Amino acid sequence: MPERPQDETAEKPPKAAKKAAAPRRQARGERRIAQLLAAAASVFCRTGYAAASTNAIAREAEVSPGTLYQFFPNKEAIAIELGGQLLRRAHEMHGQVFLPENLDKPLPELLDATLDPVIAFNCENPAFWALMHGSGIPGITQEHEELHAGLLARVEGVLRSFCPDSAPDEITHVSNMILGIFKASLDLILASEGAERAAYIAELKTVLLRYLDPVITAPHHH
Amino acid sequence: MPERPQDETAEKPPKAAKKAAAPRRQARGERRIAQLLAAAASVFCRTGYAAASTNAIAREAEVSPGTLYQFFPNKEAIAIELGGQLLRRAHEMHGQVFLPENLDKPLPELLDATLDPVIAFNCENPAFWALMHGSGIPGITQEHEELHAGLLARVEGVLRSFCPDSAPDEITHVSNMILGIFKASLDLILASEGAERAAYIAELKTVLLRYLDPVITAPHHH
Amino acid sequence: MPERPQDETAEKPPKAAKKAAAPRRQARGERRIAQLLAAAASVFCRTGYAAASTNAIAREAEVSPGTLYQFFPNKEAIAIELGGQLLRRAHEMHGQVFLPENLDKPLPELLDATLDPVIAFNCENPAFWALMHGSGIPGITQEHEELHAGLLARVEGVLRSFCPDSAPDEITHVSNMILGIFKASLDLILASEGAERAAYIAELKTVLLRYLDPVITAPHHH
Amino acid sequence: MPERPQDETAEKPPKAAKKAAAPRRQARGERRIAQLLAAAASVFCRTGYAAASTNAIAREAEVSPGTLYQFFPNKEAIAIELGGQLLRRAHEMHGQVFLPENLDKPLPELLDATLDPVIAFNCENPAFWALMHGSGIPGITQEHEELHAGLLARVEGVLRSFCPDSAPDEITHVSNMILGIFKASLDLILASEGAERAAYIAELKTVLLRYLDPVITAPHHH
DNA sequence: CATGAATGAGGGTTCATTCAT
DNA sequence: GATGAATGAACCCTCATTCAT
Repeated sequence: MPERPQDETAEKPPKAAKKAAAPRRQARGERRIAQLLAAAASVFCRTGYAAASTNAIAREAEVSPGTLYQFFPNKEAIAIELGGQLLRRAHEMHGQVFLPENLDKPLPELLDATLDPVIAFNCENPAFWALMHGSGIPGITQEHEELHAGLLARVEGVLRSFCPDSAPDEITHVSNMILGIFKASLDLILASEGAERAAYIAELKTVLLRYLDPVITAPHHH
Repeated sequence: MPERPQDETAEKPPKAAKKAAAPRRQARGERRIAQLLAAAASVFCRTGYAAASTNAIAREAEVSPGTLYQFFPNKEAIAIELGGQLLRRAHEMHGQVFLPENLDKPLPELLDATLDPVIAFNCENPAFWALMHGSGIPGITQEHEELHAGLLARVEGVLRSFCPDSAPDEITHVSNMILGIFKASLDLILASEGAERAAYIAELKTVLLRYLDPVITAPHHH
Repeated sequence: MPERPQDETAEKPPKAAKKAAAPRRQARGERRIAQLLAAAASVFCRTGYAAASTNAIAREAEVSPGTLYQFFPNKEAIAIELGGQLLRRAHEMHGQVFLPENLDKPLPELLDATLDPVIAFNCENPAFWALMHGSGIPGITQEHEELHAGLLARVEGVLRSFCPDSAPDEITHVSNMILGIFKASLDLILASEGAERAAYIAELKTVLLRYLDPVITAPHHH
Repeated sequence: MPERPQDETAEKPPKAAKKAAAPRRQARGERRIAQLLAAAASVFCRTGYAAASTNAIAREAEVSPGTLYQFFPNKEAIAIELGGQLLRRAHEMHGQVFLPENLDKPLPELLDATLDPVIAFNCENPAFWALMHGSGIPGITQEHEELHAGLLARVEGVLRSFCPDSAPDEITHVSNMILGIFKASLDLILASEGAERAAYIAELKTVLLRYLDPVITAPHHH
C-alpha cells in the first residue's frame, strides 16, 4: 500500500478511521490508485522507469500531477508499489508452476508446463519486466535479485531431481544459463507479437530442449 | 527531436574522407573525435547511455561542451559512432571473426573461432556492452537499433551460408536467439572470473552447439 | 490575491453575531474555529507563519482541508483572526492592562502593571510572538500589519494621554520604539530563564523607564 | 567564491587554467556573478529568503534560470555567498568603528561614532539584515550567531572599560540589551526613509543615551 | 457542514543544445 | 576551431484552494 505523503513529520494520524465509514470515498481512492498504477505500468513499458515522467503518468491516468502525489509520495514509490504487486502475483504464479507432478513428465511437457504460464504472465504484465530490468531503484533491484534467487533455487531443485549425480556447481551454472536464456528470449517475445511471438516461444523451447536433453538421459524420478 | 545543425550534404562530421588535403587540420579533428569517443565510452560504462550527460562526456574529454557539438550533432550521434567503431574494431582486431575461412570449419571450431575473440573483446571494451543494453524495452533509441542491426546482419550472414535453404524469417529468428543467448551468457561471464568464467564460456558454447547442430546438417559451403 | 468566496456582506465568518438564533449550529462552528485557531497557533509556533501549510493546520486540528476553508477564506485570514483574538485576550485576561486606572500611576508602577502581564502572556502564548515576526522585512503580509497596528494604537493611546501636547508623528515614533524595544527584550526574556530572565525583565523596565521619564514630566491625566 | 555545479562527482578539474589566459571570459563570469548576487540581494530584501524564488532572482538579473545555476549550485549557495561577502565587509567596517580613540569621547560622541557607520552600512546593504535575520540556512544562521557573538564581545569590551566595577553578568545583560535595542531600531530605520528615518536614528541614540548615561557616571578611561 | 480527492500554477533544478567571443 | 556562458523546455514535487459526494 502506498503511503500518503504528508507535510511534515506525521504528527497526527488522520483520524484512525473509526469504523468502516465512508466506503464511497475510499473506493474512489482505491480506484485512483489502480488507475495510476495502470498508467504507470503503461508508461514504464513504453519508456522505461528512468525516462518516465510523473506528468506523463498523470496524463495517462487523466488526472493532474497533484493528484498523483496525493497517493504516492514520489516517483519511486509508484514503481515500488507496482513492482511489489506484480512480484506478489508472480510468486503466486510460480507456486503453481513448479509442482511435483510436473517432474514426472518428459522434458517437452515439462517445458510447456513451466514456461507457458510464466511467459503468459510476462506478456500480460510487460511492466513487470521493464521494472525488474532497469529501474535502478535499490528497493526494486533488491526485490529483483530476490526474485532471481528464488527462481534460481527452484530451477536448481528441478535440475537436481533430474540429475542427482551432478556437482552442485554444475547445477548452478546450468540453472543460471537456463534463466539467462529465458530472459533473453523474453525480450524477443515481448518485442514481437502474433506469429512471430509464437515463433520465438517455440525457439526458446527448442533451445532449452536441445540444451537439456543430453543432461537428462537416465530415467528420472523425485 | 533535435535538429541537425550543419550542412545537409554531410550528415556525419569529418569521419569520412580518409585522406585528402589539409592533413594537419584533419589530424587534429580525428584526435578530438577519438578523445571524445573514449570519454563517451568511459561515461557510458559508468552510467549507461541514458544517464550520461553530454557535459559529463565533454568534461571527461577535457574539452568544452561547445567543442563536442562541433563534431557530433547530438548525443545520439556519439553513441552511434562509438558503437560503429567498436563494431568495426571487433571485426578488424580479432582475426576477422566473421571471415570466410571460418565458415569451412566444423561447428565446434567455428564457435571457438567466433566466440573467443568476441568475448575477449567485450571483456576489454565494456562500453560495447553498455551500448547494447536497453533492448527488449520498446523505448529503444536509434543507436541501439543500428548497433543491433549491424551485429544481427553478420550473424544472419553466417547462418545463411550454413543453411541456404532456410526461410529468411527463420534465419532472423535463430540469429536473434543466438544474439540473445550470447548477451545473456556475457552477463554471466562478465560477472564471474577464473574457473567460473571459463565454465560459463564452455556452457555458452555447449548451448549454441546443441542448438545449432541439428540446424547445420548438410555439408555446407559459402 | 485569493478571492473571498462567501457572500459579500459578511466578510468574516460566524465570529460576530454573539447570540442569535440557532445556537446549536453556532456552538459547533465556534468550537471548530477554536479548534482550528489552536491548531494554527501550534503550527505557527513550530514553523513560523510562512512555512505553515494549511494542510498541516487542518491535520493538526484533525479536520479536513475543506473544513478549514469553510471557516476561513484563506491562510492569511487564519493568522489575522488568531492575532486579533490573542490581542483581545491579552487585553481581557490580564487585569485590563491598558485601562484608565493604570494611567494615573507613576511611571514605574505603570510599567510594572503593563509589562508584567504582557510578558507573562507572551510566555504562555508563544504563537503571539511567532505572528509578530517578519517585521522589518518589507515583504510583510497583511496579518502582520493588522496585528502590529492594533498594538501600536494602544501604546499610542497611552502615550497620548501622558503627553497630550506632543506631535502625532513623535507619538508614533516613540511608540514604535517602545514596541521595538519590547520585542527585542522579549527575545532575550524568552531565551533565558530563572534569575537571568528576571534580570532581563528588570533591564527592560530600566530601559523604558529611563527612555520615557523625560518624556512624561508634566503631571498627567487622561 | 561560489562553486560550479557539476554533473557527477568532479572527476576532472576543468583544465587547471594554465595561465592567466582568457581574461575576457572570466571577466564576463565575474560580472554575471556580481549581477546575480545584486539581484539576489534585491529579491531577498523584498521578499525574504524563503519566499525568494530562483526564477525571480534570474529575472531580476535578466538572465535565464539555467544561467543562475551555472554559477551557483542551488538557492542556498547564493544566500551563503552573499551573506559571506556582506559579512566580510561588515567585519572590516566594525574594525574601523570600535577604536580605542573613541573610548575617550563622551557618550554622545561615542554613540555617534559607533552607530552612524553601522547604520549606514545596513542602509546601503539591506540584504545583510534580511539574510542574517530570517534565512533559516544553518550556515548563515551560524554566521549570524558568530557575528552576534563578535559584536557582543566588542560591546562588552567597551562597557567594561566604562564601568570596570560591574559584575560580568551585568555587563553581558546590558550589552545584550544594547544590541537588541539596536536591532529593533534598525528594523524601523530600514523600513522608513528621509526625515522619518532620521527621526528613528535620533530616537535610537536617545534611548541608548538615557539608558547608558546613569551607568557611566565616573570619569572613565581605559 | 464534513470529507478528502482534485486541481494547477509555481518552485527548485537539470541538461541538451546554441551563441558570442 | 575552441571556449564557456546562455538558453529554455522539462522534470519532480508542493500547496493554497476548490469541488463532488
